[in-house]
Amino acid sequence: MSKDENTAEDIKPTNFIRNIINKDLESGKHQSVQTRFPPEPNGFLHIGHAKSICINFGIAEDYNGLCNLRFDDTNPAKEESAYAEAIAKDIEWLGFKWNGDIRHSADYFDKLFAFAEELINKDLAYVCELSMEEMRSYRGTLTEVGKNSPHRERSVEENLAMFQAMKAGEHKDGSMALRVKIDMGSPNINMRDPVIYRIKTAHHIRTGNDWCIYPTYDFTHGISDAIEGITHSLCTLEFEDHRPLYDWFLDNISIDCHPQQIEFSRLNLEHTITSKRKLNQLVVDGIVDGWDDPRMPTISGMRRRGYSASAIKDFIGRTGVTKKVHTVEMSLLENSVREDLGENAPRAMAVLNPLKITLTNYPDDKVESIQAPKHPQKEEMGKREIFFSKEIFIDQDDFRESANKKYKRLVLGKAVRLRNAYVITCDEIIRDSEDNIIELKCSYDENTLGKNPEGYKPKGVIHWVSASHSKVATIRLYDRLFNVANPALEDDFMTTVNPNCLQTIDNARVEMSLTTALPEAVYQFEREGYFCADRYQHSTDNLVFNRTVTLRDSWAKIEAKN
RNA sequence: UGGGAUGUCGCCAAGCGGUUAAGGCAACAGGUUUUGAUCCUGUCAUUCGUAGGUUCGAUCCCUACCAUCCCAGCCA
Repeated sequence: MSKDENTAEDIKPTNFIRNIINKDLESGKHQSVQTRFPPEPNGFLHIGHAKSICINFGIAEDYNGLCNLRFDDTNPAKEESAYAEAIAKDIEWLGFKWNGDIRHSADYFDKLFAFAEELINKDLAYVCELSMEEMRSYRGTLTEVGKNSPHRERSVEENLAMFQAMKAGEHKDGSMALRVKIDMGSPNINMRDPVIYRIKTAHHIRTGNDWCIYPTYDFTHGISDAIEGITHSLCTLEFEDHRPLYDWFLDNISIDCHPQQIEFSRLNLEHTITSKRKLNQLVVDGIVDGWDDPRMPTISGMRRRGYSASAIKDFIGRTGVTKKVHTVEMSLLENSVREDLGENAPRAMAVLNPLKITLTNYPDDKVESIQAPKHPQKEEMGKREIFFSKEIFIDQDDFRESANKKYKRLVLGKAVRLRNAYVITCDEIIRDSEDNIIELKCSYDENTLGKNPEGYKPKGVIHWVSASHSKVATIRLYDRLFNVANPALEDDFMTTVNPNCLQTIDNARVEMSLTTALPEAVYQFEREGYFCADRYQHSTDNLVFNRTVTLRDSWAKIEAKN
C-alpha cells in the first residue's frame, strides 16, 4: 500500500524503538513485548512523563503486550504516598491500564539484598568506608582516572559480615556503603565502582522501618526490570551512560532475563518547565495554586485546564520519538487541543466584558426562546435553549463608534448579526459623566431570525447574552506561564514568569444552558475559545470557567499588523 | 582536554545506496461560512552540520572537522 492510500487511521507510528522491537519479534528474540513505566513518587507527573507513558503503554497496547506500573521507590527521603496515589490517578485518567497490580521496587528489596550478597561472594562488591568527600576525590574527574579505594581488597567474609552489620543498623548514615568492583580507570564514570547500597535511616512509604539500607537506582532498576520479565526498558537519554552498568549487573548476578535498555530524548515544550524541583518551587513560592493549577504542565494541571486525555496523547504522538534533543512549540499542543475540542465541545455563548444594549423596538416584557445547535457541524449533538429579550449584553470589543470596512462587528449606524438570533442596528451611544460608553440603543429587524435581511447586509456576526436570562460567572483567562521560550536556560527562571499568566473576570455573563454545566465539562464559548468548568470550584451556584485555549484568531493578526 | 550521544524547512519528523527529499505544526495567499472558528484550495528544502573520499549514482557508506546535549549524588 502506498502512502497516499493510507487513511489517517491506518498510519501506525513508526520510530526507532518500534523498529528495534519489530526486529526482535521477527528474529524470535522475543515472542511478546513487556514494558514498564517507572516513576519515582516524589512529585506530580508532567507533560514529559506523558511522553514516557504514551511510549511505554502505547507500545504495549499496539503489540498486544503488557506494561507494568512500577514505583521506583529506592530513596525514602524524597518519596511520599500522596505522590504515588496522584501518579496512579493521572495514568488512569490518560486512559492507560497497567498489567496486574502496581509494582514497587521495594517489593524486591529482599531479592536485591541477596543479589548484593551474591556479588560480594563473587568478590565483585565490597563495603567501603570512604566518606562522600573522599569517595569523590578517589573517583577522579572526567579526564583523570580514579584510584582504588583502600577498602577494595577486603575479604569476602569481612564484606559479608560488614554488609550484614549495615543492614542490622549498626552503623551511622553515610559511614559506609556497598560498592561494586568494576574499574576505577573506566572512562565512563558510572563504572568506577559505583555505590549500590547506602545506609539511610528513613521511613519508607512501603516498607516502613524494615530497612535502614537502600539500594541505589542503578542496582535496582535493571534487576527489577529483569525480575518482571521486561523485554524493552525504555528510558530517557541521560541514562545512556548507565547502560553499561545496567548490563553489568545483569551479567554478573544469577538471573535469566536481560532486558534491553533503549534511550529516547525527553520532551521539552516551549514556555514551560519540566523539572520537578522547579515546578515545586512555583508551588512553594505561591506563583501557582498547586501542582494541579491550570497553568502547570502537570497532567493534573492540564486536566484542570480542560485539555483532554486524547488531545494530550495526540500531541505526544505528533512529537515523535527520537534521540535528538528537541523543544516543541506550544502551537503543536494547542493544535491538538483545538482539534479535539472543536470536534467535541458543545457551543455556548458567554460575554466576557459585558456592554449593555437596549433594543428600543423590542416589546418590553417579551422573552423569546430559541433553539440553538450545540454544534454547527454536528446536528446529532442536539440543541440548547437560549433566550432573547429587550436588554442584552455584547462584548465591549465587539463595538466601535467608527471603524473601517475591515471591522466586521457592531458600529454606530451599522448592522450586525447576533449569533443564533436577529440582525440589529446601532442607533445611539449612551455615555456616563466621564464619557465612557455604558450602553447602546439599537433596533432589531424582526424578519431576520433564521433568514437574511432584505435590502442590506450585516457586517458580521457577534455573540451576545440576554440580560435577564443569563448568569454571572467567574472566568479565568490563562496565558503562558513563562515569557521566554526556554525558561530553563535562564540564570533564574523565576524572573521569566509571565505576570499576566492569569486574568480573572468575575462579572462575565453566560447563557442559561451553562448553569447545568458539570465540573470538568468543556464548552466552546463561541468566538472566544474553549472553557472548562473548574474541577473543584465550579458549581451551579458559583459558575467558574477556566479558559483552556483561545480560538485561532486571524483578526488579531490583522489588527497587529496595523 | 576523557567517555557517551545527536545534527534533514521557523518547530517537530519520515527517509536505511537510485524518491519529484513524506507528513504534521507554524507561516503566507485565496475560497466557503449566522463563530474573523471550522472546512477547502494553493505556496512553503535543487537540498539533508561542513569539507573531502568511495560509487555509474550518497541525506543514506568512509574519513576529518564543526556545533549542540549528557556524565564527576551514598538522586532518579
